[in-house]
Amino acid sequence: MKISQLSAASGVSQPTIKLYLREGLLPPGAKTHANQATYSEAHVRRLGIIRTLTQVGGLSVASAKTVLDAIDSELPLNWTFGLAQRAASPDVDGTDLSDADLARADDFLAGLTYHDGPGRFGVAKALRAMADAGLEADGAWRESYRKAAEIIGEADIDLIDRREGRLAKAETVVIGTVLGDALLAALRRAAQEHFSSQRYLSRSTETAP
Amino acid sequence: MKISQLSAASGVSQPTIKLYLREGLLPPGAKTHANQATYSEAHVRRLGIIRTLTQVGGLSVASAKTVLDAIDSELPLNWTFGLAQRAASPDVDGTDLSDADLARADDFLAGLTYHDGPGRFGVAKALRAMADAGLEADGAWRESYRKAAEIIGEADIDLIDRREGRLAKAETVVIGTVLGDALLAALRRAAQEHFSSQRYLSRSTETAP
DNA sequence: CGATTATAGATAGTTATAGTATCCGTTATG
DNA sequence: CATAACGGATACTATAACTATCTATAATCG
Repeated sequence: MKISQLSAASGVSQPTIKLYLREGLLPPGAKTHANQATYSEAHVRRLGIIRTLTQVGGLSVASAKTVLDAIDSELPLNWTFGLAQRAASPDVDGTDLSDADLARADDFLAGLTYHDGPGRFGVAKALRAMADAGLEADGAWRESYRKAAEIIGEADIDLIDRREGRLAKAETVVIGTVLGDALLAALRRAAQEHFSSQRYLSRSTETAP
Repeated sequence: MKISQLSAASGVSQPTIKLYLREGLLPPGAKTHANQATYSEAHVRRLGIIRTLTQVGGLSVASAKTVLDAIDSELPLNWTFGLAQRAASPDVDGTDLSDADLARADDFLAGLTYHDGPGRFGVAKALRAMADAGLEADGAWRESYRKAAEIIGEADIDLIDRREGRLAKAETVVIGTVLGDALLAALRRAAQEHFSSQRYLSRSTETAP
């Protein structure tokens, strides 16, 4: 398969494929001459994953490279998990978080074990932003969110558990982390629409201007 | 309050404030002369919301303007809801979705009422991306996700219900939509970490390279 | 066989976004 | 009254993700 066929098969433009080759997201084709190479089905599949991560998951090309490298590597699964979480999260450092911010997050997370990382810091940042915006969420709302997160987190781990082999598990971790966020956000919108229309007896998302 | 004080009070640089004024995200100050104006606490608060939407919610300046306009307008609440959902979601059009894609989403959403929009289309896109990536999620996982989404969606509507007045409700819709996504993603990470470490008896997010 | 087309790889250009810097004439302030 | 700050316009910078062009070589087809 030459690059033109790879482009046709994947739906990714030729210059963009060259970009991914340059950046190391896509492994080079098998060289047949100094300036000829052939690509395989694996390249088509890889391009699909790259597009999924960047288009659906919203990852930057650099972030996508990080998690793809993690899949390919022989890193332990928990490292892959951490890398995927970090790549799929915005700035993850906790340097601008006060003790009060962290305490609020830890209170929310009570009952869960956690460590420093995207989870704890992300919760702290989101809660601080809510407080700053004057949206003090009440206990019932918080309890619902924590309950939902527990259901999902356990389901995610179960799904990974059921995969056979490190590569399949690693791919599930990466794809699941990135796409799970997108799916969850979309499901949330649908559920909001459902309960909103159920309660107000009017369509919640009429065509907006 | 002059612009220098507004900058100090909000932590947003003076040129950036001018940018937001130019783009119409921030209303102009009260003019005292042709080239003098004073700003109020409302401007500080507004800047906080702008930064929340752009920094935490990842919205573009243009998208942030859209939802801020929706808060200010007298649009019905369900329109505001739709606008916030659209602004916080990537491309929401369903033009590239096949009937099979939509059928898969509708199957997932069984039991919920929904319409065309970010929810249905987003679910369809995420599920298609998962299928493309070879991640076929089993029924247990799907059931968990739907259950979690129902819990959250209902909690969101409850929270909005408890607010008094259209403005407060509208602000809750917008902030809640944008920050809820971020909070939920972070909670998911924390929960994954919890169940992962519980199950494997090892830390799930050791410091990654 | 030879003309045309395609290829790999390098380099340069494009577009969009978000923010920054510099002017300007005017106004506040010490 | 002198200096600093102001509002507003314009121009600049940085980054990211592509896209286009170029060159020499290789494949392809009549």
